Amino acid sequence: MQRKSRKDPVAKPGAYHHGDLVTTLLAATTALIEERGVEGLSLREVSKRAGVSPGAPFRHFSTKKALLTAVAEQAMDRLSDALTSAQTKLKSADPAAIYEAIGVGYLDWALSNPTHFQIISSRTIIDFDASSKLVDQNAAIRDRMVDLLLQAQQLGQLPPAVDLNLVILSSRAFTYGLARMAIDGHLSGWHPRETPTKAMRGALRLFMTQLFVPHSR
Amino acid sequence: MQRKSRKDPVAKPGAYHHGDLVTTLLAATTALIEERGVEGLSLREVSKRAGVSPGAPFRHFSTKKALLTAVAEQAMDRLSDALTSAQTKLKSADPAAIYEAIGVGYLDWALSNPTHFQIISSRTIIDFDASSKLVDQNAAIRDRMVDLLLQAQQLGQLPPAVDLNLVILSSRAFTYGLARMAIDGHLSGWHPRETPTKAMRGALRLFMTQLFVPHSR
DNA sequence: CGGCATGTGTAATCGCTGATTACATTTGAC
DNA sequence: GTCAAATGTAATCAGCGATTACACATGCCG
Repeated sequence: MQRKSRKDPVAKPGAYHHGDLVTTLLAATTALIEERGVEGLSLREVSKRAGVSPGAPFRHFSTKKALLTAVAEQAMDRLSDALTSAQTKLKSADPAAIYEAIGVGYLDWALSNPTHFQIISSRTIIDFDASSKLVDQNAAIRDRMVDLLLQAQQLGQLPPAVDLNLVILSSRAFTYGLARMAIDGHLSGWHPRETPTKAMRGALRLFMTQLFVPHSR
Repeated sequence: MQRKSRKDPVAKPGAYHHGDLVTTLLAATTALIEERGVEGLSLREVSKRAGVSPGAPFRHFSTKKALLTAVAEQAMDRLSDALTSAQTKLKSADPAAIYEAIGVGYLDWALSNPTHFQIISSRTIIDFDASSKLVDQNAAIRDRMVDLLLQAQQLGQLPPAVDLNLVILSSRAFTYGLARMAIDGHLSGWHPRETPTKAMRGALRLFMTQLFVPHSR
């Protein structure tokens, strides 16, 4: 019965009951999964941290998966920003260089935001296909990569006979694999005595030099 | 109270109470995760399928994670077998060819046994480091790859200045990335109109030709 | 100003889960 | 044949996601 004091609203004054529960919930969720991982996340803990009852989140997210999908959308935004930032920070119009810079940016972001990376990559803990934002933004990233490859091809930076679809898939598999290895904890076993970032950048560099015009011819 | 008929033991006769609960549990677990995925697996369902009470599994596996780790050990055995089989089936002593064959075998196995692959790759749903079998067998696979690369290097099949540790890491990241993309459902988005197996083999082939001696020099 | 539909949070509850405990039964070694 | 150890059962616990009925605040209508 007994409700908590109505006289001093804890959160933003002059707002709804709570203030802005949606924002608070997303923040609380992000914080909790960064503390204890996605597996151990419970809606009740999120509610407690947000200072509301366990049933409150369901007013805004019909299911736990929906909440996590919303978090994934935020994460995808940040990833997109990180990639464009990596591209613009590199002041160059060389497609191959940009291609690599984006790869490095992708890996850096994944390592800096492991749980977010894990969430947007998963198709079981979120409802990826139900979010047009996630789908579209993912496709947009791919389109950017294809565009860069086309430019590189026109500049003769790629072997002429190469299948662009295979190159795209290879690049994606490579970066995705590196990121997942790091996040899944496989890296130390497969590249001893080297910091993850250095190992990953080295591998990426090797991949790029192998992929793009082999010195001459 | 009332127990089930003792007069006709369902399982193997002339054995313990149940027969061999451990084996039965492992089989039931494998079957259930193949039907409904790892996320939705519950010990109670496993128990029900095995025909025992919900508490019974805890006599043999102190925790759910322990049970799944045991399943992972079985899976790792099968993966190792698949890799050696892929190697022996290819009647060739060419290190580069063997290297690729193992890669193909790895991808084939992952696609044929997605949930098993998922389990042995995870460090959250199983206790990988607690199982010396998993750790050792994983290291053994890596050692085999290193050995092949050393042979290839001696035969001049690799660029002489290349860092072998980076090559190993790259190869692993590449195959792991491909397998995970397929299993995580990313493949269709990154290589439209192509069956997963064909796309993955094509990408792997591209990777190998780029990695090993570029035609000449 | 007063009433009231709507939006928002609470409380209680459901069925399920992993895990623990006390107890019953079977087994095999002595 | 006896008995400690091994194995399975039953009952129970706390915690989970989700649903429902209810309490309250808000802002719009007149």
